[in-house]
Amino acid sequence: MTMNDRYDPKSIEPRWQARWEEAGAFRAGRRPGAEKRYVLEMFPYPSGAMHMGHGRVYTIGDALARQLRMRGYDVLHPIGFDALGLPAENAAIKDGRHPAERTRENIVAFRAEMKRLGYAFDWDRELSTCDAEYYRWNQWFFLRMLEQGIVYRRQGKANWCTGCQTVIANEQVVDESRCERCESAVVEKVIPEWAFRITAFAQELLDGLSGLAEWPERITTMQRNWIGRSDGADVDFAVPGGETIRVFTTRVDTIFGCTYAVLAPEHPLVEKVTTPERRGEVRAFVERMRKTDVLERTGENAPKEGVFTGARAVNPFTGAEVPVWIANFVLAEYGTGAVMSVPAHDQRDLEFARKYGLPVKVVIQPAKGERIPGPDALERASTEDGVLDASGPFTGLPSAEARRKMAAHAEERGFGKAEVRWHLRDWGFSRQRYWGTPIPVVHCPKDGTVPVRDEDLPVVLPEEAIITGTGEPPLAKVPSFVETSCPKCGGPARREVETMDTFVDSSWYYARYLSPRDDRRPVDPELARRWLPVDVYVGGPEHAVMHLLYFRFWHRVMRRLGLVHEDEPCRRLVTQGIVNGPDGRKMSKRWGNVVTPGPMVDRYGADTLRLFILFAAPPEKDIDWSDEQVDGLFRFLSRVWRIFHARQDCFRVPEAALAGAGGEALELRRKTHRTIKKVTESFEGELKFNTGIAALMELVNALYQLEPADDAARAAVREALVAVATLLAPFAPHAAEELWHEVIGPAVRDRLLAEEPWPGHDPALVAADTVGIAVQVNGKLRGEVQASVTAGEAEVRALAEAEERVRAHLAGKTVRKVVFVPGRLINFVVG
RNA sequence: GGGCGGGUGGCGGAACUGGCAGACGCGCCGGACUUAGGAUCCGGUGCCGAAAGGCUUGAGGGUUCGAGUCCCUCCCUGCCCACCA
Repeated sequence: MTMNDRYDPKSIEPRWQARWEEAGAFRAGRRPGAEKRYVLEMFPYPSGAMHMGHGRVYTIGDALARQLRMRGYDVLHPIGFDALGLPAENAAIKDGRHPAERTRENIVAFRAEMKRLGYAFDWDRELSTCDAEYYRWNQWFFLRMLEQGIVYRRQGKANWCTGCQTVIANEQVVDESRCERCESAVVEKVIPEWAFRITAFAQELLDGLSGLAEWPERITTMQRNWIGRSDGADVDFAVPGGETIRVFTTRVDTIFGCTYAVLAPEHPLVEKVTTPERRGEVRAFVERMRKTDVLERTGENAPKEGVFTGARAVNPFTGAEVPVWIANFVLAEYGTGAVMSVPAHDQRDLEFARKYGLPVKVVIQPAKGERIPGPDALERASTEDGVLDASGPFTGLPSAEARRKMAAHAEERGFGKAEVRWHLRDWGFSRQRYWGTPIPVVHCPKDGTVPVRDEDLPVVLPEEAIITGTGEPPLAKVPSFVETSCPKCGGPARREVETMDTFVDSSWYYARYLSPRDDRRPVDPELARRWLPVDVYVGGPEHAVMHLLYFRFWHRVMRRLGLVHEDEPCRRLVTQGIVNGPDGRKMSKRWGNVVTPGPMVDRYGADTLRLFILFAAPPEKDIDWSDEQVDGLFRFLSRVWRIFHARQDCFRVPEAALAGAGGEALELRRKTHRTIKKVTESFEGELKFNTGIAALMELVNALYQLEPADDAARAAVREALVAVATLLAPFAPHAAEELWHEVIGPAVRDRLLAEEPWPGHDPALVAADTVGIAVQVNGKLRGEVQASVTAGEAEVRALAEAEERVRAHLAGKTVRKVVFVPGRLINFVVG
């Protein structure tokens, strides 16, 4: 027996962790008749030790998973490791150790930490993406997607990270052309690469967002913007020499106001249209643009500049000739790389026109109100929709209608049509690095690029690779890997030496957890039917447009392959805030404000740490680490501990005694049932574990205020204590389990609190019969009266008027009006 | 520039569809118990004021019997996107 009255987490936590494991308490699939719930946290990248951010994600997810299990669901709550990727390889280059070795060590450390924190994971399903039994299925997917045309090889302008010495995805380029991972400069480089045709799914991915009602709106908005559908029209402007400049515009309704056209400096027609006398200047400009950093050149703060090509293009709507310029602000990659400029109705065009003295022509007037001033008086472009003016046959039409009619007109005449453009680009996933999934193709001198046969998977990463971080890809330097035979002709061939982007690994791991050891297929459709989609997915909002878009894409691919059935991989997304240092700044070695879970568990125990994380703020908010607050949570658990032991005798009174509870004992019962309701609600809707825990604290405070004098009171105390232990179980599972068994007694000794049913509240006890009703005079609080919840206005008014303080404020005044809100307040309006 | 959040005591944060602002915790003050307390228990704690009372949710206006909550104007701040035609 551990009946000492000091709360000592060190002695109890490992014991319960062992008990849960022995019992297999958190294995999914043990309640086949029950409804399922799949709770998933983003798996960690085991690059170093576990940090507080990990502690937060898994604590939030764990509370959810544990509570759902207690509510009777068959819960799947798996964990694994996102183990392949550049950081591990970079670290390996630095200290000369093999990434596999290093990663394995980190995984061991991570696993130990997670177990010490008592997370209710189904460890039987643990997976690591660096195992060939996992990444072989990346290769399998690659082959299927190649067959379907979703994977293709392209000669592309790629983002080349000068630090990682590899191509990275668009999404991995962050501010000022920096690599999202290593923060080195990113430059453009033209190389052949493999890409996923994610753009073919753009519409589906966009449409799917509207069904994601339980995702934070800001995440769906970010995805919507990233996918970036824009509806417009392509229009061909003829230039001398039989060429046409095709422009893309979302405002074809303004085309009668087009006074010039602009090409991107890289546009293929630049050389052709430039007149001989302008050639020198144009070439110099193009050359200068090429040398300027992309972001520097196209950033919004960059001043607009350009040069005239000497050419004139014909606006097919008006037949008028407009000058053709090239300018830094037109992007070659977007639309057609050429724009028509309407300075009166586009701010950029206006700025450019003013700078170079180009004409401005107003062609849209507001549907109502004042007309737009003449072109010379225009200070800002008028970008609103309106009614067309000076637009030939389209004059008088509202913008929206004009756009439709004008696009149709263009199509009829064969010089354009309605068109949709996307911001989303295909996902280039080739990486010239070692620590990733080998791309399963061989290059045969005779047959070209040939896919590896399914039965030859996996193409295993060779252990003996030499990783230097420079020169050609590491795999190219391993002859035993490179030299192979062609699956088609049998002749000598070379293996592809590129590996896949790590985001491939994390795009479908949630489905692999269903059958992590299945060696016949990546995902079992039967199990997918049972367990998918993920019900709650917890992770950081920084994945809004990378992982969270990729995995939606991959899910759709898997559905095409018949592996899964639902449209979307996950129903509900919870994005958690950052854990900052005690000084409110982001935890960083630089500030010396890093706090890691390990030492905190040593000092306070896992339960205190978990409670702190959940109590500090709602999950989505950032929190600051606070040693004092942590002390407070430890103190709370100690108080719980002491009151359980101080009230042990309450566990011996007969159950029936509860019925006799009155007075203080009845008040306690009410409090208990209200607490059950409140804590239960903290798991629903917006997660508000902080207020749930606050409610538990209130109940514990109430227990300290009551010295039970009879069996009825003791029974009420017991009821409250049982509730405290049960409600605490998702948050502080070890302490809860210990109190449940050791104090509550032998009746429950061979059961686990983790598997007990979640308590329900008695509505009759939750509803109060008398309440305090606020009394206001002219909206100011002047007193409070006790009355039955059902008391009517007359009764409450009489009580209120009897209050001295209220009387003082009513004295000598006429009551003009009385506002009565039953059960809440009464307000005398006097004058 | 655009989108989405935020601004509430000394601090973290509560407050359902407009209805007693400041739950709970931290910190602080006091008391009890103690050889001792940085343990524990009890009490207090938005601000001004001796009190009565007044004031108070970033600033200013409005609607309302009543506004942290709704409307308008503005300020500050976090995140994301950013010359996307």
